[in-house]
Amino acid sequence: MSGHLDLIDLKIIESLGENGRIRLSELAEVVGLSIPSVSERLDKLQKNGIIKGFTMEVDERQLGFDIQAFVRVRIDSSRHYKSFMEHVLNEDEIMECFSVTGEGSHILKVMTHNTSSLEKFLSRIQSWPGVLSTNTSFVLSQLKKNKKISAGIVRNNLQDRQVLITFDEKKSRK
Amino acid sequence: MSGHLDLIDLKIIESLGENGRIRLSELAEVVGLSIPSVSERLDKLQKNGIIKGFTMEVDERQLGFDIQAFVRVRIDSSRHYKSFMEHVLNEDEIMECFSVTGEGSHILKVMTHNTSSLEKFLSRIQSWPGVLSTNTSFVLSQLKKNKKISAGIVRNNLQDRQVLITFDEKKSRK
DNA sequence: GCTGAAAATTATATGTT
DNA sequence: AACATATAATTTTCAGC
Repeated sequence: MSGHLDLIDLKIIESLGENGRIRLSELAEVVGLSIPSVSERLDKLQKNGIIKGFTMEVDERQLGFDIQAFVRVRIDSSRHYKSFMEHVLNEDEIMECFSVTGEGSHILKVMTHNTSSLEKFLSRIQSWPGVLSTNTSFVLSQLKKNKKISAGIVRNNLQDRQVLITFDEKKSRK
Repeated sequence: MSGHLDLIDLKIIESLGENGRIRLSELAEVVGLSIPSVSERLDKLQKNGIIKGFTMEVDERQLGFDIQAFVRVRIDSSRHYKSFMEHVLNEDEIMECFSVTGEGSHILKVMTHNTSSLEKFLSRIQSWPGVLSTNTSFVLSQLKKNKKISAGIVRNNLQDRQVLITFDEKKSRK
C-alpha cells in the first residue's frame, strides 16, 4: 500500500491540481526540494495510485458540445447490471456514470451536440434491457469547477487515520 | 475568436485528454508535425480558451475523501442568487456546481471526509439565505470517467458549423 | 504556418551522505 | 530519502522557406 504522505507530497498534489503540466523544476522550487527528490516522489505517488493520471480541461462549447445534462436512470438492478455497464462504457456521450442512492440507481453526466442528438441518445438508453425510466436535467451553466485539492484539507482528512506524518511529527521522533 | 480547428488540433486535444503531461516531442510524433509547430498550436489552443488548463486525477479515497454526493438544491432564485454563488465558491467541499432545469435549481457535487463532515456541510447549506430545500444522493461508486475527447466526435460536431476545416477540404481549395 | 538547427532549459541516472 | 554532479533529452528560439 501507500506508506505515508507528508506535507510535501500534499503540496505536490496541490500544485499539480492547479497546473498539471508544471515542470519538475518549478515543483522543486515550490516544495523546497531538489529536482531528483521531487521526481522520485512524483513517481511514487503515481505508483501508489494516488495520482491516477493527467488530463486537460477544455471549453466544451467551443468543441461543439452545446448540451450537457444529468440523466438519472432507474434500472432493474442485479439482473441487467452487466449489460447496462457495457452500454454505458460504449457510449461516448456519457462522460461520467455514478451508482447512487436515492431516486434512480444511476446518474449519468452526458455531453452531446444538440437537442436532436440528445433525443436520440435518450431513446437509445430507454431501449436498453432493464432500464425502467430516465429523468433528465439540462445543465444551463457550470458555476464552479474545483481543480485544486487543498493540502490543508487533505491533511485534516488524513490526520484521523494517521496516514499522514507532518514534518513536525517527523522531527520530534528521535 | 477562435479561427479554425483542423484535424491536427483535434488530435492534439485528444492526446492531451489521454495524457495531459505528454511531451511535445511525443505529440509531434503522434500528429506528424515538427515540435515547434505543435508547440505553436498548443499555445493558440490555450490562448483561444479551447484548452482551459491541465489537471490531475487523484484517488480521492486515498486522500481521505470517503464521501462523494450529489446535492440538489432548491433556491428562491433571483433574490438570493448572488449570495448563494459566494457561498458556493467559498466551500472547498463543493467540487462542482451546476445550474440546472428540473427539480431544484442547482446540483452540487460534493466531496467530503465522512458522514459527520457531510452532516455539518448540509446544515451549513440549509442555513444559507434563499435555500428552500436540499436532496442528497450518495455516490456508491463511479463506473465511468471519460477523459478523452474523441477527435472523430468533435469533428462531427463542428462540421455543421463549418468551424472545422478538414485536411481534404483544405487541399481542394486551389 | 512549417521546418531544421542552435541555444537554453529540464529531466534522468549515478554515486554519496 | 535527499542531494550534487554528470549526462541525456526536451523545449525554446530564430533564421529561412
